[in-house]
Amino acid sequence: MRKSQLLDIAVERFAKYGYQNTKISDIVNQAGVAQGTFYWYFKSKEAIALEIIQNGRERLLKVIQRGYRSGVGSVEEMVKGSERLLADIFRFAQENRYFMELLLTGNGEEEAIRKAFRDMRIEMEEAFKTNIQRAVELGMLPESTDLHIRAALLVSLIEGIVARWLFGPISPQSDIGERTVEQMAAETVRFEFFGLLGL
Amino acid sequence: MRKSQLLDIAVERFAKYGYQNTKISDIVNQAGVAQGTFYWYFKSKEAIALEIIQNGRERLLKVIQRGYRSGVGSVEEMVKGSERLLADIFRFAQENRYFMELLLTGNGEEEAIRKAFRDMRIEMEEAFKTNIQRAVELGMLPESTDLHIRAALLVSLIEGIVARWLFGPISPQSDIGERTVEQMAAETVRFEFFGLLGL
Amino acid sequence: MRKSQLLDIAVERFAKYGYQNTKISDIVNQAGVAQGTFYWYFKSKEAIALEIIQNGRERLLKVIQRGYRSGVGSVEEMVKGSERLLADIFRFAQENRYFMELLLTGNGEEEAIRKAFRDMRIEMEEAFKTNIQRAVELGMLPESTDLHIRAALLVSLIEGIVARWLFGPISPQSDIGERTVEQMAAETVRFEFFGLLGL
Amino acid sequence: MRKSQLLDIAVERFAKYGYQNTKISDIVNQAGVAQGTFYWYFKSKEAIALEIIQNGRERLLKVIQRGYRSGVGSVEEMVKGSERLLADIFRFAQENRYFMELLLTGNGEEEAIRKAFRDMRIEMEEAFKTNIQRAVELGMLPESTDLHIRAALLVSLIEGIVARWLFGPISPQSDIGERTVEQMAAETVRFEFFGLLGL
DNA sequence: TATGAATGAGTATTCATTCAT
DNA sequence: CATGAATGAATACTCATTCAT
Repeated sequence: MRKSQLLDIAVERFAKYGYQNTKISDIVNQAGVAQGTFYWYFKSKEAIALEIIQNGRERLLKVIQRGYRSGVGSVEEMVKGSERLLADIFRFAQENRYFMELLLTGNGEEEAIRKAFRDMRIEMEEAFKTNIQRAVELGMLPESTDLHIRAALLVSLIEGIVARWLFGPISPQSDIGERTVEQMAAETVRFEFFGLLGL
Repeated sequence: MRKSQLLDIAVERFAKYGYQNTKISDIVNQAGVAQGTFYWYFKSKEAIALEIIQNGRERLLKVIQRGYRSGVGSVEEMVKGSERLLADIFRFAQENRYFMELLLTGNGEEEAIRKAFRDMRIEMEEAFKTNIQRAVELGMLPESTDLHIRAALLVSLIEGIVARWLFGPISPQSDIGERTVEQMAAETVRFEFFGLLGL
Repeated sequence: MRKSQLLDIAVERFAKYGYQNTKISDIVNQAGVAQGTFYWYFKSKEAIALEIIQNGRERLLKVIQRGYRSGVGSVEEMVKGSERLLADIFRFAQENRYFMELLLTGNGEEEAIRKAFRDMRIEMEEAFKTNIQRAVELGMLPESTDLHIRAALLVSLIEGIVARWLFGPISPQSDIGERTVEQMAAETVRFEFFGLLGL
Repeated sequence: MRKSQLLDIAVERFAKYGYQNTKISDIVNQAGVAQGTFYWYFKSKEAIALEIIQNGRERLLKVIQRGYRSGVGSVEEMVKGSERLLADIFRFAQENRYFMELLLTGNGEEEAIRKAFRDMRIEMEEAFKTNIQRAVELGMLPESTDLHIRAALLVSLIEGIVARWLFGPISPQSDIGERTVEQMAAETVRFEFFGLLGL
């Protein structure tokens, strides 16, 4: 479909070159349509960006909200559940790399767009907070005075490692980029639960 | 000094409004000088951005490279050293918030600037890798097959939590932003060494 | 047509005021279109100048290359043929006075434009050289050791007299500017073949 | 002397790159002095250009006004005298090549400068006219109804051939540029008196 | 739906000139 | 005489958006 074609081209260029460096003319040239056509599908340049964010947000939140998908149980089960969740996230990131690149590394843009991304990241953090809280209630995680900071640390870890895995920056000798989804999920979950000492 | 005044105004505006949304005229108006004066001190808009990055990079790397500042010892000592280092970093971030905002959240810019930031983040990761390696050699951290991923996870954690502490996004109920440098360092180091289970 | 309208305005202003003293805004104002419209038709200010040169060059060379248009014959016939050629050139100059003014008196411009004019003048000289050579082969002109210098002298004469005829500088008492095409051709051809003594 | 150093640098750059493309900063950098110093010696950029023209004009007119330097006599003597004059002019051009380049090829500049050059060329033409007239009165040249056009043709010839000799444009195979002053004078005078047929 | 010519506000950069020292 | 920091008017070019067809 013409519209989704334009959306696809736009995400890719926004991610690769930035929002401001992407001209409407670039998008329509690549799509092989006229300038005017763009404005039949989208009200403005900002509108297409917001639509991209909205699309991605719904799909990513659905993944996160599936949560640990496991009932009461041992720490081991908790870890397994968490690993499954992380794998889902890494997989989503891999299949939506341009959207994720935008979400994780692009921010110097128009206020409306900044705000959309900010809101989306808050929702992500909330979703993780809910997951952690449920795990605490089920006795799978120790109580803590501060749920917020736990969630913030967790989301920091995940966002950062996903970004490095897919887009760098990565030191030249590193081979992080070549890991599979499962490997990344395993390594991340170890750090998540046991920290540096547990590695 | 005229030049550092222009630099200060530029970092702040670049961080607050983005590089592209900052006009040279904004900078010189705020400084109360003529347009031409800007070009007496800087070759171009890009040049001032690169100078800002270069300045910040040297100062931040100096902080990281001071490392854990502790000899052989127990895990407890290791944690103390790490806490000191993290506190130094949080303090630097607090005192250079506009530069940190640029480094951690600004990316939709010109290629040369993107590259300067990318290089800087690689150097940061390398510096952390060196710190971890030294700790392993001193027997303060368990060996690990993968230094790179440990460093990547660690840097992810630190960058993310610093960004959330200073610039959000943060869920409305969260009070992360009101924590002191020492509190942040303590909470982060716990997660760093013991993960979620250790909290 | 919009494009040729812009070209016409541009040659005239370039000739009258110089390339650098002609602002894009002058051109578009005179044409009654917006600034952006200029850039729909031309990549840049330099591009329109080069297009002007290219157009004129093709047309002027066509005139010169028609040559003396006469077979073997007496000196008289040679003179007649030459007079016809000169008349064609004077006529072309009259009908394209702004282009000729640019070609003959404009030079303080951008390197690319200087080069385009230089190339064009070389081609003109070559075309005249071909004409002379053909006349020598037909026995209408005496052999000479140096074709190049003959052509150079001839082109000098023609360029200079055309420039003076159309654009001055001309001493106040002179009435050269009022001569017809045919008169100019006749006087020039006399000098061309017989020099001062033949006048 | 500082002033004449600045004048020398300026003529050269005006000739090589054009008036508009020569920045005051270029001139002072090459001279190794500060921007402000320029304005101690010259009121403005235009002023230095006018001074350059004034200097050259006086010296060149002196050469032309020396005239044919010969009394009544044969055609042969007339030719000799003319050859001497031409040689003086070619020599002057060789020794003042940047000034001559300006005079002969640079024109797309400010109105005041255009006018100064125009006036100078009119004066040159007048000087030649005087020379021709004297020769006619002495019976060395045939009478002619039109002195103006003779002078115009003569000056065209000289200006054009000097320009080609020193600055091109010249077809690649041509070796005009390697001629000596005397050779150029001889070839030019032949054409001057006898035209193409006399060569 | 689709086109593409036309718009015009917006901006980085240049450079002759000034002037306090 | 000499400096060089400061000025600010001037200008080519960009690009999101519109609209008649």
